[in-house]
Amino acid sequence: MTESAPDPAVRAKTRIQRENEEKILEAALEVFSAEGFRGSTIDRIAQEAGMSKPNLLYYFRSKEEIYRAVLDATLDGWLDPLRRIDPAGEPLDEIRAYLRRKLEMSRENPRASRLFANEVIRGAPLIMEELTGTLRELVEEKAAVLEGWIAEGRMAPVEPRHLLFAIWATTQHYADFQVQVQAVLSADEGAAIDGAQAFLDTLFLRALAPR
Amino acid sequence: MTESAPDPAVRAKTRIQRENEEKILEAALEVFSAEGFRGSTIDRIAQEAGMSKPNLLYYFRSKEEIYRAVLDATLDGWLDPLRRIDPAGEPLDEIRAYLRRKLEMSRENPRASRLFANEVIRGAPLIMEELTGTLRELVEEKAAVLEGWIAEGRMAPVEPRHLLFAIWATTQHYADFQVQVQAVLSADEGAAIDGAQAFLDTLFLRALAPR
DNA sequence: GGAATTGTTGACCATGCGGTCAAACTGGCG
DNA sequence: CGCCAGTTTGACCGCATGGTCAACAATTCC
Repeated sequence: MTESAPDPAVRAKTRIQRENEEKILEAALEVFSAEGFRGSTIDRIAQEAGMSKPNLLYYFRSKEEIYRAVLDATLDGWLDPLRRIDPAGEPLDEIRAYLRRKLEMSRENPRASRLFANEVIRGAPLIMEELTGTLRELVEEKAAVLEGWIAEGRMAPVEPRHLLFAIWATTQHYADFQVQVQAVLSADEGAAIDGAQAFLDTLFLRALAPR
Repeated sequence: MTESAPDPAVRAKTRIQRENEEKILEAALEVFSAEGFRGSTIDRIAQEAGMSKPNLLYYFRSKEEIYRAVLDATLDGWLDPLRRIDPAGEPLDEIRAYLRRKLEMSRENPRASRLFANEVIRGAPLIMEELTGTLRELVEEKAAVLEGWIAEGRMAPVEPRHLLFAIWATTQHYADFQVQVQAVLSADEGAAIDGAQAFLDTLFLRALAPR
């Protein structure tokens, strides 16, 4: 009650709070990305985080609250590569760089990719707002940039939204369908993504180069 | 016991058996594709199939048996478009036709695509054998065909396995990530796939045309 | 019709799971 | 130390879920 300075409803987080919340989010990403929301259990996440179930529920009030937290914590990072497409850059260089960033995400954080894949396949019950809001607006913004480049004759004329879909699909494929890729090639994930980078550069840059 | 002709352990299926098994597989595809294995319940599938849970379990002995059955029933159809790539055909025509067939599958049977996506994201616990067996061999066979075409200078030199990944990823994207596609465009699925067809034709055919 | 086979289901069981709670323990600070 | 907010957990509750079973209903075949 007797808070001196700021918002009395929000107390500063203790060291233990910060540490445990981080442990929980890490564990939740591991479990939710592999099992999906309904397939995951609080017990499993607690075990992964090295604490008891009631203790985990001391930090997050419900399974859905954990899920939302880990989705939110991951969403920004997912959108970032797209945000960084620079209207002032050289079109094909920007697209190549975007491919790199997305592939790098598939290599470094495949769990984040699978987390979203799971959520979206289910019909995106919890992130529909972000899809029709933030994502849609960002896509429109970048689509306009691409259309500008096309109008200037600096890249081949294609529907920019479908181009973005194709980039998402091809890059995230190496995270979401990792076991399939590895079953077909017999390479580890790193090697597969190296091959992917060479291939996708060729595919997109040849197709998008102005005539 | 007293079977006259063939395998005494396998009796011919009755009309009711055939009808009900079909109803169950249809319902199971609906539910498993939307919820994944762990997220689905037998009760839900039984309800969708219009019968009681014990009745459903009279035809399939466990949840996993239903799941395997629906996976098997869908797998062949999933592989078929790839099988139909004709070594005697014109390379770019064959690839265009393959794209068409895969996109058509995303339009006509998105549930099958999502069923596999769910399974593979989870690490393909039940179809790993098919991935490293049937699929891998089929990919090797078709990769050899593509490499032959490349050696003959009839299409651009690219790693054929990654080309197949890219085709799978881009076409199945419209089924697996349907809600995202619809959130970003504001078109219905049919219209989105029409746009996809035009775009993917351009993307792959421009990239793969021999210089 | 009637027997045998096939099909159907309400009731039930055991387990798993999300979530609660009271009681105990701990860390930081005067 | 001694206090107290903050932290931890064993035990528990209620409900959902996979699966069983015995009894009942419908078909099939003579």
